[in-house]
This record gives sequence, C-alpha cells and structure tokens, in this order.
Amino acid sequence: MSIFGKLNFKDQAFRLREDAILDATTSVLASKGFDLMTMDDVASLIGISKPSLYKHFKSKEDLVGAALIRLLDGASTQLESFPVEYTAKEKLSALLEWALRVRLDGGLPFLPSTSNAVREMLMRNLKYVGRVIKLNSQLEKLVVTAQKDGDLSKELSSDVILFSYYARSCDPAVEYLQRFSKMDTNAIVENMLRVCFQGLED
Amino acid sequence: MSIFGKLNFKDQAFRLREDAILDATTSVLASKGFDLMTMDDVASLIGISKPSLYKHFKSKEDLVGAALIRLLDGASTQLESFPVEYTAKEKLSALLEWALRVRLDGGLPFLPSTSNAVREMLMRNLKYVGRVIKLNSQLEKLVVTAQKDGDLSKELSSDVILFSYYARSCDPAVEYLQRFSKMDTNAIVENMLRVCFQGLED
DNA sequence: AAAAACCACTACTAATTGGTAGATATTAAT
DNA sequence: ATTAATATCTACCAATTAGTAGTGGTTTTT
Repeated sequence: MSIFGKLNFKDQAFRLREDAILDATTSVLASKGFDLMTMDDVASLIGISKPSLYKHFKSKEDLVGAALIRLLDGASTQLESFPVEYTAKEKLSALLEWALRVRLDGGLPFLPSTSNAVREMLMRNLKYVGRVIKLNSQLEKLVVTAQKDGDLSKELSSDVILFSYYARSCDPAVEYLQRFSKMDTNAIVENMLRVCFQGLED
Repeated sequence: MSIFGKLNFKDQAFRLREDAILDATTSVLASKGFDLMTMDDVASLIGISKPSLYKHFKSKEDLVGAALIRLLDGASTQLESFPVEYTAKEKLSALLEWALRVRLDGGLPFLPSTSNAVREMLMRNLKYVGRVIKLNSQLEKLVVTAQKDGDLSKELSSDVILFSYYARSCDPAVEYLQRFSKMDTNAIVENMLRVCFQGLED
C-alpha cells in the first residue's frame, strides 16, 4: 500500500471519528445544554477516553463550536438545495421546517439563544461567527424579498421578522408539544409553521 | 416595646432581606442562568455572606424555586388586576405584555424552557408545581374562551395556542431586538405582541 | 457589669470537571 | 525478533463551588 493510501486511510478514519464525536456532542448538548455537558459525557458516549477526545478538539469551547458550525453548514446546504422556483417565503418556510425536524429528531436548536456566557464564547470563535454572518445575510435578503413579494408583512421591520424567525427555530413550544400532546412530528411541524406565519389569531 | 412588636420588627426585617435576596437571585439568574449562578454571586450582590444566605434558603434549588414562585405569583396578581370588562384575549395579551416588560426591565423569563435538569428540579418543588398548575388552568380557560369569542384561531388546538403563548414570554427575539435594534421598550413590546397574534405574514 | 443568647463571617470540606502527564499497549520498520 | 513510533488510556492536577463548622463579635437580659 502506498504511503498516500495509508495516509488517506488514516485521515478518513480520523474524520469518521471526528464526525462521531460531533454527533455525540450534539446529542449531549441537546439533552443537557452547554454548562452541564462534560467532556467525559461525550467521550464515554462514543467509547473513547477524554485524552483521545482532546486529540481532536483542543477545548470544550472548540468542540462545541465545531458542532454548531456543522449545524450552520447543514442549514446553508439545505438553503442551497431548494428549487430555484421557490419564492423567498417558501424558502424561509422550508428552512424553518428543516430546523424544526432536526430538533424533533433529537438535534440541536440554533442555540445562540442560550446564556450570555455561551453566546460570548461563540462570538470569540471566528469560524463560527463567519458562518453566522453568511447565513444571516442570506436570510435577511430572503426576508426583504418576501416583504416585497407581499408574502411577509411590510409593516414589520425586517429585523423584527428575522429575529422572530430565528426564535421560532428554537421555540420551546416544540418540546412541550412533543412531550405533552399526542401530536406526531408532522402535525407539530405544520402547527408551528402556521403559528409562525399566521399567528394565534384568525 | 412589646414582645410582639419586637418579633414583628425582626420578622419584618427578615422578610425585607428575603425579598432583597430574591431580587438578587432574579438578577443573577437573568444574566447567568441557573447553572452558572453561584450562591456567592447572590450573597455578595446584596453584601452578605453565604452562610447568611443559607439561613433563609436551605439550598440553591430552594432559592431559585422561591424566586420563580414569586414570579408566578406576580403573574397571577397581574391577571387578577385586569378589569372585568377585558375579553379573554385582551387578558392574554395584557399578561404577555406584562411578562415582556418584566424581562425588558432585567427580570426573568418564565424559564421552564431551559434545560431538562432545571425543569426536573422545578418539578420536584411541589409549591412551584402548584403555582404552575394554577396559572396554567387559568390561562387554558382564557384560551378556550378566546377561541369561542372568535378572537383566537379555532383551527389550532388550545394546546398549541397555550404552549406557543408561553414560548412568547421567553422569546429570545426580545433580547435580540433590545441588543441589536434601536427600538425602545414600547416598540419592542408592540411588535412582539403583533407577531404573536398576527404572525409574520399580512 | 456579667452572662446569655444570637448573629454573621472566615475558613474549611467534598465533589465535580476541564485539562494533562506519563505509563501502557499496539502497530510499523528494519 | 527487536526497535521505533504511535495511539490510547489511567491517574492525576488545579480550579470551582454547594454546603457547613466553629469562631468572634454584638445585642439583650438579669
């Protein structure tokens, strides 16, 4: 086997494990949150030891940052995958639907919403900040377009719409419905989208 | 001074300090969240020592429980203070407005939304659970009435409306707008209420 | 004024956890 | 087979923090 082949194989294995680590991190983050998540939790969930974990990520901050970057990249990928004929509002709706399904499936919310400490930590992560800015500018354009199309309210400022839209992706009503109602995933998503765009009146 | 007078005076001072402790707890909880809040934070914020704090509250759980119970009692008091001629929906709207103003003023969200660990801790606090159940049943009645009145959607189940309503009281969009937009408190509240009831369309 | 009761604080314990050093096993190279 | 290199783990450190014991001061009672 050539030295390149060997290196590639090792590299592949390394990446595979990195992905498994990020999966575990996502899962622990979703259930315990940042403060209560321990590095031992993550390590033991995938059956490795803590020092091995530190071979991949140099700190807890780094690890969580990487997990959230992967999540943001997933969102960007989704956004690019939508048919070009979708209107701006259809794209926004489809992306929110994707985010809600990720969460209902045990994934993370886009958690900038959590504590100040976590937000400040993430803001120090330049790679993360870059992805946020990129996604944010894409979404802002979609919001403005949807307003011009008459699909979103023109009376609301685009800031209000955008921040409210973000908030829906981490809306705790999702967990409440999952826990206390008999609704299935599809019904929950449908209702959340309706409430987001049409509100509680009508 | 009579022995009753003296006892009452001491008792009064004790209660006053208890209130100051709960104020401090609320403030620290709002800024750092449960996990990062330390008993020393609370004690030093009001200029007493940790053992003195433990004279009032036997544990961190107990302290936080008490702060949240006071918050829920505040909500109940608000609800009872509204004019009888208010419709059910007007009451719901006014209560949400109150909750948003409390938060914008540096107070707490109704934070059952936070981590599983915090929610489980609160669910072990019977006094807290009692208040939640009481407030919840009041609000549920208001939702059903508002639906009958035609002021809230009849297509949505009352569960969906109620959980979404709760979620609005701790909506992170509030903090985003406070931090990143130039809107004043009144404008933020007005916009949040509009988004809650009418949604992002129109 | 002396004794008793009370109060609050300093200084500690025990447990947790992010992070690491160094021992141990495993694979590769000669 | 033996040595070198690498990977992984066990066992530890340092810092944090919930909760407490016991000291020193202050007020009240006699």
